[in-house]
Amino acid sequence: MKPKILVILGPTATGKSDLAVDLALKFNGEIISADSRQVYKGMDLGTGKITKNEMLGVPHYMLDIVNPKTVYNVAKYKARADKIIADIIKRGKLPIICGGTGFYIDSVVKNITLPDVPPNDKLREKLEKESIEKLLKLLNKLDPEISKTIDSKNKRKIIRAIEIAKVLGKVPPIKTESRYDAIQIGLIAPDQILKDRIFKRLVKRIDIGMLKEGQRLHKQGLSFKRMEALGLEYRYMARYLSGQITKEQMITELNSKIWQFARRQKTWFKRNKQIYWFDIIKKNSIIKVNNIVNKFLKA
RNA sequence: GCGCCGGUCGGAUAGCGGCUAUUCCAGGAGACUGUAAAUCUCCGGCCUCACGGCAUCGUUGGUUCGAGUCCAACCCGGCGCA
Repeated sequence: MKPKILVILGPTATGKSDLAVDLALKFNGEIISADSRQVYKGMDLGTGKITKNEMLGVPHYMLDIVNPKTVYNVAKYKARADKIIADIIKRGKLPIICGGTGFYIDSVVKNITLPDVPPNDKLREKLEKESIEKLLKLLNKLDPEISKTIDSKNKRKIIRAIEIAKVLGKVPPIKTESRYDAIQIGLIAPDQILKDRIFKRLVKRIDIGMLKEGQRLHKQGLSFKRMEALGLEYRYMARYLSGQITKEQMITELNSKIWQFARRQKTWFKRNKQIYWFDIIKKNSIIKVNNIVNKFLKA
């Protein structure tokens, strides 16, 4: 019998964090964040990180675990999350994974076995300078199989494949043998509502000092280049703070980028047919969620 | 009123008279094996899809074998002079 875990997921701005706390209180749970940006210390307002007060005493994990200068990744996430989950289960509590980073969630929930090859920054830097054609040829020599199926336009993925093949001889097929019995709850809202929530939230974030946070991070040594790579609010704050764009531009462009991001999240989650979806504007959704979780835990 | 400049897909933009009118952004669909808020792909006038066909570059007319590209008039916008 696999241990039971609860997963709260969905696109940004649907209120996942609050629901997770709510369910944690009801079902004696502890929360593991699944957000690729909230792992970074000091990135709070821009990521919409839950505050101490909002946690209502429920333990949260995978928040603030690394300096934003350090690049975190799925493999690190999965390894650490698995340990935390094991510990929570051992203590007889319910692990609740909550977040919007589909890849991170799946790595844990589906137990994706990632090839044991850590990033090789020097190699990446070297390969980055080569043309796609050259890289494809190189990959084809190393692993003809994968070179047929790989996204031949995506340099980053080709480089990673080369990186793996250089060490393992080839890119191993993916293994997904789930070790948990997971119930996945998805929060969603109609597009127009979601867009509206995203915009209002952005305005509010700026209101409560998001730009100061960006400034502070930069002062503490976080380069604009790194901020650019962190995406969304940090990317656009970097552009604004370095004088490339106006504040107005930042707001309108960032707003549509966040919406595009939400759409990509929806696309990712759409393939997962095991998710129980709940529309956050429907009044009875919360009750339904409670019922379904209750039933799941008793079964 | 005169002069100059300009009117090309939602916005911005390219287009020595000659094959399928360009690129960027916004918009839509999708991919995702250690950067995943990243990275990448496709779509975008109409004919219900494909094949194929028909359009289209402010308007009208003209020159030309052929016009977004040249000419004329008109309409609209900007600037300058009055």
